[in-house]
Amino acid sequence: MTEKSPSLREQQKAATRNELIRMGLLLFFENGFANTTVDQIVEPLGIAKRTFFRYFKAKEDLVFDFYEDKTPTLVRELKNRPKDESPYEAVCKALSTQLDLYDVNPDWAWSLVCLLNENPELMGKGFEKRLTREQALAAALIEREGKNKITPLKARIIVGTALIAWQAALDEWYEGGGKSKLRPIVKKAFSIAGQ
Amino acid sequence: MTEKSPSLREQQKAATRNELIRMGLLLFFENGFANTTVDQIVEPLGIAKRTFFRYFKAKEDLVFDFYEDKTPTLVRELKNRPKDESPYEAVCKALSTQLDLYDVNPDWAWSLVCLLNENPELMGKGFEKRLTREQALAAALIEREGKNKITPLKARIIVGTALIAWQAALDEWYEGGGKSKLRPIVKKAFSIAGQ
DNA sequence: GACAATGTGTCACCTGGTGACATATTTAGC
DNA sequence: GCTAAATATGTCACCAGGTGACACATTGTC
Repeated sequence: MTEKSPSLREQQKAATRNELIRMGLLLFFENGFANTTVDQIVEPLGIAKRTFFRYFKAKEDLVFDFYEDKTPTLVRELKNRPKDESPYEAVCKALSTQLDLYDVNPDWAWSLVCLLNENPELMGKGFEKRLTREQALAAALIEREGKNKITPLKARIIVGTALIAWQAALDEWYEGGGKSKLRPIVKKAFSIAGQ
Repeated sequence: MTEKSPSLREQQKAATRNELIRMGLLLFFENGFANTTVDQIVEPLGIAKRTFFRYFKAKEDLVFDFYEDKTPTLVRELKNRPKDESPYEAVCKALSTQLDLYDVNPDWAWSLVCLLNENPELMGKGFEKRLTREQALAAALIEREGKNKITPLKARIIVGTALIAWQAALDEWYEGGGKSKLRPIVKKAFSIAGQ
């Protein structure tokens, strides 16, 4: 397919963005979210505070960059699911794709989960992002099933249920101190939520 | 039963709290949440900004006072449900109690729903509060069913599913401009979510 | 190489939120 | 009813997140 050649500007912007995220998460993990100021993130990188807020609308958004990033992938995944899967099944299977990311660098994932669970403010923002994902997935589901085969209400509930199961699984994982494997917990949660 | 005689102090505090909430919501409805400063709320009442933040940890909390307020009631309601109802049914029935509030002063309810839907920041905080409610209800459900009859994971998922249905119903209501009746939408949503 | 477009830094400023301390008010003991 | 402890409020100084405006620098285009 058409390989995009990212212009120099794009490359530099992506690099700066990554630097900010790396440094930000590093400091958040080390000192906590509330105890880390934007200035502390920005200063060692030689970047202006103002610039930070051109990349991220809010301090919290830095944490959820990866999350928002993956919603389009998830939507595509859902649309590509075999037609014979039930709506709920398809959504669950699509979501399960994300588990690979947890497998690849589990300690990073764990740190992130801890960060969220220990900072209610972040949780709030996280839910906000989840809402966007929920809506995107619901729209995709409607498209997949056909507009007159599933109501918006039903689509939202199916997607919402799957996401709740996911969330519950993550919490269970967190409660257990991350000792257990996430994948089977998620599987079980999906199964329970599916009745 | 024992009628509590609220001390003078308690009365005054309650009065101040109500004043703040009334004025706050009034201004939020009129000018929007972001466009209303705490000073604007506080000034016409002759109250210091500092005092505002003694009543509410954050500006957003003023909006959710009513919400947090009713969680204990909800928990009690759930515990009092007849034993022959299924867990999910019991949670739904308990939640449905809240519908009376929407019937009593529908325009106030409508304004509030609009406020939430039009301010993502508020949504975020709202989800945060919902999490607390979710946990409280899950705990109550476990207590109701017996600790060895239902796992925490399952309890959370059941409660979460019901709350998702509720949320989806509210959204549907909002999308429809509030023309339709909320109660039947919620009923339908509960039914769909129950499979 | 010149000009437009876009990104970055600097600065001033607003607003949410908090700690510290003084002052006023309620409560409780007598 | 007076006094002393307890608690609520006001004032003030200050921090940190976030934004608008403007100048400067860098990249893209012809």
